[in-house]
Amino acid sequence: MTQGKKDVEQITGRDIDFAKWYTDVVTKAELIDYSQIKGCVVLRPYAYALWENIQKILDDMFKKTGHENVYMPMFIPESLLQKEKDHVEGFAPEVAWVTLGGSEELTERICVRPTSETLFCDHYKNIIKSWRDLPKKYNQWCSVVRWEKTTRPFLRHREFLWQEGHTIHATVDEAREETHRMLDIYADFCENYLAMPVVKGQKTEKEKFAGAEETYTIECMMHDRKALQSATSHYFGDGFAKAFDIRFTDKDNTLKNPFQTSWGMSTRIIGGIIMTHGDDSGLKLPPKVAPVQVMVIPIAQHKEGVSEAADALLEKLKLSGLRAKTDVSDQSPGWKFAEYEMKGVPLRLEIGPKDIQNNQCIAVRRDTKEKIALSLTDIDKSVKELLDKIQKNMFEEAKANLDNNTFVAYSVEEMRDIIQTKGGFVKAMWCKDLSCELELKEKALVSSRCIPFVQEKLSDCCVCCGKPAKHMVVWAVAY
RNA sequence: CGGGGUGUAGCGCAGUUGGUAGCGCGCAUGGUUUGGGACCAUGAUGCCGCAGGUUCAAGUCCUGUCACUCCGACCA
Repeated sequence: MTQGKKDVEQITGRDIDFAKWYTDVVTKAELIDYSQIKGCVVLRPYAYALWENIQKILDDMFKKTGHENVYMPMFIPESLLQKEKDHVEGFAPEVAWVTLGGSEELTERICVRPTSETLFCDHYKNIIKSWRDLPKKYNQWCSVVRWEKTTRPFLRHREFLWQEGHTIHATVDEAREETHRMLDIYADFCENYLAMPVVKGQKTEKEKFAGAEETYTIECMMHDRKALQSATSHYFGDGFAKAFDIRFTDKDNTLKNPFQTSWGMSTRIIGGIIMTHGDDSGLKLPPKVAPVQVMVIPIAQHKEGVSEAADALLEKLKLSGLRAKTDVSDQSPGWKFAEYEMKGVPLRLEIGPKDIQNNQCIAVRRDTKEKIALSLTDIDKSVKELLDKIQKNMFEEAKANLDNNTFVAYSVEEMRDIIQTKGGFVKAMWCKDLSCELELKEKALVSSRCIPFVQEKLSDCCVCCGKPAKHMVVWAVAY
């Protein structure tokens, strides 16, 4: 099949040009279509199904931890946005404004939400009077708009889908606990559902969210060894509450400002899935979120009994709760093999005349391309086992990439060399001064990704200035 | 917002010194095929990104503009 490669070869090799490979996969796997507006894309059924799976799992996790969904308006009056100083300054450069209603000039500009802190605050101010009204643990699924200058599918859109949790609590401890609980949920989700190992930690002052007291993050390593911030969780203290004048009467009959958190994960994570697991054949989706977990391919489907056997197999899989599909189009089997590999379907089952005779089918793993003959008896059970293996293997592979490409540096030069020759995450000690963070950005071309919760004392001195170090920080080139 | 690249059929591209648009894939119809991107026949599809200009004549030359894309700066 040498001449049969034409379409496959339209994907740029992953290690030849990673950026090109990425955009090839994103379009060829039918995830998105570009739209007329820069940075706004059409999420096609396959991408949206993936997002829905992500949504279902996360939403369930949120509900189990006592959160309720709400929906806030997509418009924010300028005066409301401006109430918290750091917050506006952080977002102002990328806010999209509405200035006209029909042909009438508006008396006040209206901002299209880049995030909804201000809306939640304004609402909380109205509904919270007493300690009995607390906590409120709200979440919303919505889209937000940030007028980015450069955009890339999933990684940086001008409009993107996400969820933003916003909670408000009577005490510091409770709010802090919430902040960490949600980070743990994201980490659990990434590792156990998306097969993406994470580094958990705190953002530096420079990298934290505009208006937050503390920002926590999970950082993932992509196949090209760059970092992707996959979700964040923020502790706001009472800063927003004070700016928005949210007060409640506590048990001791005094007026107090409550404490808030927010946390979010976006469709950006889909970019993360692609860049963590994909290979030269295209996408590779983790079984737990793959829109189609098993693709049944009939071989010589016009022959006696083949399509019936394929249908029966499909039904059996569906009945056992698997997301399975079959492709009965008149494309050649080889075309179908390549097509569903491109789309990252975790497992393919081939069933043809020979298999039917032997009461079996041929399973082909997307992760290893390994072919295994499976008995049709108990096929649902063996498929589930295989999917579990694939899920685990994908995590292990990603973990190996993370571990094998995490390095230690004791000087700026060493860090720069590692970044330039190998890429990856570099652990190094830091004195906590912004000037050193900026210098590392300038000289080693990295940004601080996080101060990991799991600290190691690599040395006593800051990698940059040599003064006493306060933390070990993970540095990397980031998306 | 700075630097590079690209805009011609759905996609990928060709189009010479300016002369009125082509190839491959895909698509449609019919037939033969089917265990790694099958084949034959027939057919449809274009405001050459957009706006000006030069010219008897512009896909081609000039000016402007817009979009996409990559690399930086900024951000999820």
